[in-house]
Amino acid sequence: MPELPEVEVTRQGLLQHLPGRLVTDVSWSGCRLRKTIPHQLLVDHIREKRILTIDRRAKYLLVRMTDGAVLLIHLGMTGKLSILPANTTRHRHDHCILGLDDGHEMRFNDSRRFGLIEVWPAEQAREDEQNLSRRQGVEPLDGALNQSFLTALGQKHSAPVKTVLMNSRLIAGIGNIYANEILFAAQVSPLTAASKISPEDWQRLAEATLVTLQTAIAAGGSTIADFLGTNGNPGYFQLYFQVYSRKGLPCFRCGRSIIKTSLGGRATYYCATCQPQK
DNA sequence: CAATATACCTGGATGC
DNA sequence: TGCATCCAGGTATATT
Repeated sequence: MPELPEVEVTRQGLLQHLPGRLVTDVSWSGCRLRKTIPHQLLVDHIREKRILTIDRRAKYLLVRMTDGAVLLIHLGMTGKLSILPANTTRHRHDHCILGLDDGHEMRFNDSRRFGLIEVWPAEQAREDEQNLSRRQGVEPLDGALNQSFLTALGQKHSAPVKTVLMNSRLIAGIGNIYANEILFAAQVSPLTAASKISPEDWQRLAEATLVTLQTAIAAGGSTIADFLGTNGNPGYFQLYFQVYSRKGLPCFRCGRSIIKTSLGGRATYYCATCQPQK
């Protein structure tokens, strides 16, 4: 589900509810996520602590406590966070629940369990955050994803440009949906080797990345199967997909049938006319 | 070091 | 209707 826009929409939703709240209770399912939920650390460092704010790095959410501890959450493929009155019926796949001092709960629901929950105690949070951040690529919305950065990237990588855009160690937050959409917007073939992309095309890719991600955030993200914001509302950027999931349908720009192929094991959609391979 | 394969899971869609 | 198969938004690790 969640790429950068969905995670950012989730963060903005959490910011409406969580800052200032005291966590009065923590509970968890017996299920293992990408890693085992750190029960004892939740009890010791999150319960009876107050929430300061929520930040995002790549597709990770950092719930910062006032004492400096951090609750790290990654939504994986199917993770969802919701804020609900405590008496709302719980659901299958609710794997971690924080009780709050205003009668609400934050619930982490994740059917596929590719999500991640970690707790960084205050005394080591700075180091843990640096370790995480070091493994992540540049933030697309921070202004660092410009033509010169991408052109330099192209000189180092011979993989197809879509694979490079999706490499989270190089660029943070671009998953399969938005990679497809960004490449269409820039009129660049996903199959072209990054090393063969011209500076002009890198410039268009930089612009398309910014516009696509910001537009998606403004639309509340994309709801494919089941993404919902923290308030339970779906996103609607999927209504604007130009190529993703449009195999065989006419290109909105030229009318030619959208092609679906596989690249690096991921579904890849493009228009062969508007995105000629070089 | 870079590219590829694989593993982690459930559930919805599709096909027989 | 039932059952098997395939596919899905992500990431880390092992292997070539």
